Amino acid sequence: MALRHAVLAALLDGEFSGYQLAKSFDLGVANFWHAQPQQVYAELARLETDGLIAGREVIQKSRPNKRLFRVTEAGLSQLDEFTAASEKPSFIRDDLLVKVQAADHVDAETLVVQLRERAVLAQTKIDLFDTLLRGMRGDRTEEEFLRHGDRIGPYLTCMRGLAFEQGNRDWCEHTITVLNERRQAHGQR
Amino acid sequence: MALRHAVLAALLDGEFSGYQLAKSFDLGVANFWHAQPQQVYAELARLETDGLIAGREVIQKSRPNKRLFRVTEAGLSQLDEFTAASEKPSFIRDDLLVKVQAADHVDAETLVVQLRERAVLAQTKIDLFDTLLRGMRGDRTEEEFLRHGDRIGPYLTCMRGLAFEQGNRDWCEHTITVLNERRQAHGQR
DNA sequence: CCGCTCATGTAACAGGTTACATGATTTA
DNA sequence: TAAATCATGTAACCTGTTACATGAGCGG
Repeated sequence: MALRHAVLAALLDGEFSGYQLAKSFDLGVANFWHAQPQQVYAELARLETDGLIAGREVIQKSRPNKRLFRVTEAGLSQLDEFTAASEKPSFIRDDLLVKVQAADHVDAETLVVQLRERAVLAQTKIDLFDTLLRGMRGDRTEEEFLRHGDRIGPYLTCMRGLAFEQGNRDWCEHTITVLNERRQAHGQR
Repeated sequence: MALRHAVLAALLDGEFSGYQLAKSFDLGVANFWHAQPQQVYAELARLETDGLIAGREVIQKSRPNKRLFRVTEAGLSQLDEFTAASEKPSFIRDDLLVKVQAADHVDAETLVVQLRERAVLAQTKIDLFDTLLRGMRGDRTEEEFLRHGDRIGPYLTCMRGLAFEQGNRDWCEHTITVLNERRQAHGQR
């Protein structure tokens, strides 16, 4: 049940509409958690009912009206409780890994295509995270920012996201090299 | 619906019982996918009904009887199809990241405890993966093995698992350092 | 004799995904 | 004028988790 806490954590940075949150959770800009828009809307409704967030309507003329949410006191203490609770470690679940696991029994060319796609995707995310990090620290050095900045949570999670995607990209490229060398070595088959 | 393909991929290495598979998927020894024992048993039943795997009973005297499964021809072609199908990229979903995202609003000490626990867990996995990799390549060097070994799929996924856990450990330790330095700097708060 | 491992499941529930629905405005 | 973006949801379905059930042998 961590989606609700992920939403609370995302709302720590200010007021956001369901739409804004949904978008960042869907595209992975909220790089610490992923969720479908429908999930986010549903969770917001539940959070408001439970009094953990409060929404206020904003009337817009050239856009549909929207509701902006902020975390309440009760919401903050929920986050505290959640932080204290011990967690089961999160596991990897990745289609691409399943495919590579079967590498010796499936078509290598197809696999290489998929690996290349993923490598490109990873690079896109790397660039995005780089930009986000630079934006957060401004003109300070990373060390300076982490020592004295006043909102380092998102920076730290973004760093993990960056390292993760770099790992993805490097592994994909290495795997591609290995598969290609083997194809050259002992024929297509 | 990748659990079924993960099970198929795991069965490429030989015959296994439901119990053996369930254990490795649960503990993450099958480091490319995670699943509960109950899920594995259910999936095996479905796979057998669909003719993608075949089971044979093995009578044991001092142990309950068991059923060993192997992949059928139909199963192999299913794996091929799956490999060719494009996938949606897998996203991170990690409680610990949610907690760090909220780092500036929750108790730092509690967070550090959780980070330390995770770092230890990551190190345990690193050691496990190291052993597994060494076991797979035997006395060959890694390069030699990847070039000429006859079952490199599990080796490659294990490499990704290793890098992932190293990333986890390093990030946890770095985050701990950052949080501790800040606590020293401007008092407990 | 108590708890662990081997061995396989069922059932209820919580969480996540996909499809559908609506409707205005800005951009190409 | 067609597509993308803003904005918010409902409903059906599939997947994953937790709890429960059973039973025999092995090690301390």
